[in-house]
Formats: sequence, structure tokens, C-alpha cells
Amino acid sequence: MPELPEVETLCKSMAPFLLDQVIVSVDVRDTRLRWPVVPLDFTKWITGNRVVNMTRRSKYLLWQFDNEATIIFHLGMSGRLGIFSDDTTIEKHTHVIFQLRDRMQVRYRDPRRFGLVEVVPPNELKTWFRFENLGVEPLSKDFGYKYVANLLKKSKKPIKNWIMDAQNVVGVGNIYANEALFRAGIHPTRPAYSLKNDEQRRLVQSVKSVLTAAIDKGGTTLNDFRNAQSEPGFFQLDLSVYQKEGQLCGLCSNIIEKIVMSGRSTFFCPSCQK
DNA sequence: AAACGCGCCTGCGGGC
DNA sequence: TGCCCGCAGGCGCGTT
Repeated sequence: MPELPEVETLCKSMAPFLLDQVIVSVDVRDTRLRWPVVPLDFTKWITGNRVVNMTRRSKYLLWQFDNEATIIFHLGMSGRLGIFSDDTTIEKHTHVIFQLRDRMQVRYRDPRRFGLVEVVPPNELKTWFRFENLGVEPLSKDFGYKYVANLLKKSKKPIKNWIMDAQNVVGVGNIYANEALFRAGIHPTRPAYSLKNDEQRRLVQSVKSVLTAAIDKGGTTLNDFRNAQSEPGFFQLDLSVYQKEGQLCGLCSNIIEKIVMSGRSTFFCPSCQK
């Protein structure tokens, strides 16, 4: 599912429910995710502890505990986290179940198993290896014109690949890369170094605006994204180019095209994006 | 060193 | 109806 707006939506919808709750036990039903889940880590650091903070970094969701331990989640392509009563049917591909008080549970489900559920021991979060090479947060002031200009000039990558590279800026996946470039009026195959000053500014602004708009709509639900309450998002209704090959551009009425870049479907308006 | 392609998985929709 | 194929929102790693 998940790019930044979806993880942010999940975080916002889950935090009010889970904050201050104690994890009574953790049931790892299948350890086979992208990296193996380690059941003993939950026994050692999580069981009996209370969630005191919930945040997002890049496309990771973080639960921080009163003992300074953290659980980090990545949803991969098909991961979901949802709140359930423990008497409801456990869906297929539910790999980890967090038991709470009052017969409530948080369930991690991930059919394709590209995701991650990992315990960071107390006080190691700041130096945790998964965050070592991450670039700036796109909605922070760090992601600004100066930062982008300095990096773009050093890169020969197509601009679409550049904004999807988490070493530059995190959280932008295929959907929002396509949509941001449409908003900026920039063709996805343009080499990063070739962007003019005004295009660099529009790129920064467009990445911020499309992510913010998607968060406001609760994310994009194409197939299976759901928030903590299993509700869909609605930004799919506001997409301009993604999966709209052959349809008319909303700005100029030319036909939206599809190409493949690095194996990913890429949609753009050949008239609006130069 | 940077950039690309592959592979990890399952499910779904379209074409025949 | 059922089978086969292509495709899917991510990301780390190996190769060039």
C-alpha cells in the first residue's frame, strides 16, 4: 500500500487508540516477512510495556514504549495494521497479533510479506541502521530549494527516479512521484541536473502539496490500503495521471501517456510536462 | 561511484 | 469456468 501519506494516515488513526495502552502479549504466527520477525525480542522488550509515543519516519511507523524500546513497522506493498476485537475472525496472512487489555488487539497482516516488524532495543533508535541512509522528510523545512538544488546538480538520474530515491527525500513512491511531476509540469525522464531554478522550486512545492493533499484525504486506496479502523482513503479520486493512460488531461485535454521507467509504470501528460 | 535490474511474495483482473 | 499471464503502492542487493 503505502507511501508517506498512507503511513501518516495509519499513524494518526492509530495513535489515539493505542497511546497509553499496555501490550499484554505478542503472538507471532508467521516469522517470514522480508526480514524474519524475532519473537524473543517482543518477550524481552515489549510485553508488559506501555506505548508512550507513535510517530512516522520515512515509510516506517514507530511505536515507542515507556522502557525506551521501539517497534518499527514497514508495510512493504501489502501490509496493514488494524484494531480488532479478539472475538473477530483472524484474516488470512495475519502474521503478528498484539494483545491489549479489554479483549482488543492490533493485527499486522501482509499477504505479500514484503513488510517489516522489528523491535529496536531501548535507546538504540537514534542510531538504528535502517535509518542510517535516509534523506530528509519531504514535509519538513529541510526539504527546500537549496537542499534540492545542491543534490540535483550532481545527479544524472531521471528526475522521477531521483524523487523516489529515499537517500534524497523519503516517502515518495510511484503514485506520488507521478502526481508531483504532473503538478510541477516536469517530464519524468528529464535528467535531474537539467532542471532549471524555477522547475526545482516547483518540484519542491509539488511534492509537498501532493503529499499534504493526500494526507488530508486519508491516503490513496487503490486496492487494499486501510487505516487503523479499516477505513479506506479517498485521494484516488483526486489523482491526475496515475493509472490514467489514454484518458484526457484535466488541464489541457491531451491524452495521458504511460511509459515504463526502471520497471515502474510512469504516467504523464506529454503536453503539460516538458 | 552512480544507476540499473532483479528478486522477494501473493492476489487480482483481463484475455482466451 | 478455469487457466495463464502480466501487473501491483517497496526496497536492498548484485552487477555494470
